Amino acid sequence: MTQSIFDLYAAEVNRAIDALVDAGTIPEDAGRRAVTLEPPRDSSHGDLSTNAAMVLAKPARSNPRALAEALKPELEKSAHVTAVEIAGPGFINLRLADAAWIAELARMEEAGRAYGKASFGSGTRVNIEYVSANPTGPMHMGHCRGAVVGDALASLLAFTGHEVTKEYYVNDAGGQVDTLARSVHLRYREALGEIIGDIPEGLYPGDYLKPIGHVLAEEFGDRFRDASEEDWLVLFRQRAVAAMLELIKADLAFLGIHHDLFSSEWDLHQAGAVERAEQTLRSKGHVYEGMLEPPKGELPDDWEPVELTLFRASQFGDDVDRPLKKSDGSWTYFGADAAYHLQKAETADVLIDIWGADHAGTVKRIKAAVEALTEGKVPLDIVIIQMVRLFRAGEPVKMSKRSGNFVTLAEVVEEVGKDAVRFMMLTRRADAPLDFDFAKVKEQSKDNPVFYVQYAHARIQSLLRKAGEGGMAPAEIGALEGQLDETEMALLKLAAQFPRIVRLAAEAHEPHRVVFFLESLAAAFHANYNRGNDDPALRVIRPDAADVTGARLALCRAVGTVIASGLTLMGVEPAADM
RNA sequence: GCGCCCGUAGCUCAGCAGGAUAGAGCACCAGAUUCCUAAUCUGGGGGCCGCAGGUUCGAAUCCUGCCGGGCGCACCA
Repeated sequence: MTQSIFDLYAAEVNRAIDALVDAGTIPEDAGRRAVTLEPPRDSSHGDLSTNAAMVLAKPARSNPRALAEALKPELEKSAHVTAVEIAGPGFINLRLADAAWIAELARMEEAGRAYGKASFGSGTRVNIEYVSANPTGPMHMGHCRGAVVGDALASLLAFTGHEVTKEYYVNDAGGQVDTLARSVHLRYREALGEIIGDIPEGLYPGDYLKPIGHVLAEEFGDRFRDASEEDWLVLFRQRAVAAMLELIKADLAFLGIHHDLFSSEWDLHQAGAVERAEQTLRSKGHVYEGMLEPPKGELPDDWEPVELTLFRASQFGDDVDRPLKKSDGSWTYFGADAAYHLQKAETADVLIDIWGADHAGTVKRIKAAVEALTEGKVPLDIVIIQMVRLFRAGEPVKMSKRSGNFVTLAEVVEEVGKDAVRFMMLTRRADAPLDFDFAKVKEQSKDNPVFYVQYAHARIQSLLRKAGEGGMAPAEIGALEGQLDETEMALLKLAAQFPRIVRLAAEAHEPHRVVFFLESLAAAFHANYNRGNDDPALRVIRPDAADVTGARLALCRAVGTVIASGLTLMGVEPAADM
């Protein structure tokens, strides 16, 4: 686990603060959590910037600029610090000698793909649940984005040392899987030779149920053809769910996604886990039998007051209390889901759910349940995924679930490729809607971010190959100093931010930050490369100047490694050539 | 009616657990191009960060209210 340059100088800032604490200038108990060390937005302000003086001025009963003056001599003692400047309201800006950045380049080379890997998550068990599509058919594009975001986030968390469990919740206990079983029974009769005609309203019409119908017909003959539903429903449901799960797993594998654990809602009920969860809540006084107020606004026509078993969700931040049981005594989806979260919380320190925006309305209740069940000990973060709108050359793709005319995930992956799909899904914040245009994603141009980043990586590989053919190679670290100009140093400094970005993205549960970073790194690389078009002396490979070429190759190789590493974290394979 | 999310350049969006003159791409305008992969490049204009208050040394960022858009609203999953 290498310390990045930001970690090293954050430690230096801390050391400087310690010195002032020893001198009595700053009280010992002054909180340092708000102290940051970042690259300033404007690079003319220096290499690193800290707000320490501004944050600590109040506890030190001083003013920011005076405190900055006191910190300055301490910071000047740090290695490779060439200037300490106090600016604006009290920022302390550090300038570092190139040697400090060359040392960071050495760490990049040494770490390779492991550059940016961190250990701050070690000892923390994270359970991340994503996809969890109902097992009633193949995956469609509506599921895709959450699958990719969840998977990329899981990788980020693992990369930063967390102990990650990737989980899929199989909703195999509700009405939808009964509908699935009935739909399959129809296909079973069809396989036995019956003419079934149009699929009745309310059943699943898709052809994907035909194979399972055939399998059942072969196995059971006409045994269940005219039997009453209770004879076959459970059996058919089990078989159908298992078959659908295989379909879904194959789709996910197509996207490069593999869960560690598939948890069944049905099993949860069978094991009595829901009763146990209810008992737990009841023992803490959070359950009562009561009536809910009618919903405000338009009243559903079938509304009538009934007594239900309710969880006091409103005491944990929800708007109203929520039923654990229906009026017929069976569990609600929420009741089972609460039990499911308790089950997850028993083997995890942090829970993450990735949900579609259509479930945003149920966030509060499940957070309330987790807080009540774990007594606030296990935090739950729910990442909401907004809609993906599909376009073909600017025209929206019409989808209608009823007719079964939805765009499947497999179709899209087949058309544009796994890597492009994954990358595109991460080019926006999760909670902002995303437009996905097939034409754009396949376009081989700078307008296409997937292409742009991949091209940077491929171009670097090409440079290294080409140089190798000419007998040139990246220079040793010791030979680098003084060989890189300001633009190249800026590229190095940008690449050096990767560990920070990884950390921020992992902590905020926002994998898209890595993608934005990769785009800017690719842009900086391309711009640097393009300078060679105007001035041949600035080309990476200069047959007449081995020292400069070696240094530039070393820089390019490091940038390439960072891009490859970032892409890999996102589940995208870096292209060696294009 | 209530809740959640969103409102940043003409368009699509970033903005790092409040920080220094608010950024990128597209589009637009003006130039460049026998090139290490030109499946282009360089430069430029363009913004009361929805509105109004509040907290703070400091707010696009936090709080409140309003306006506008999306989604969801008894025991469905």
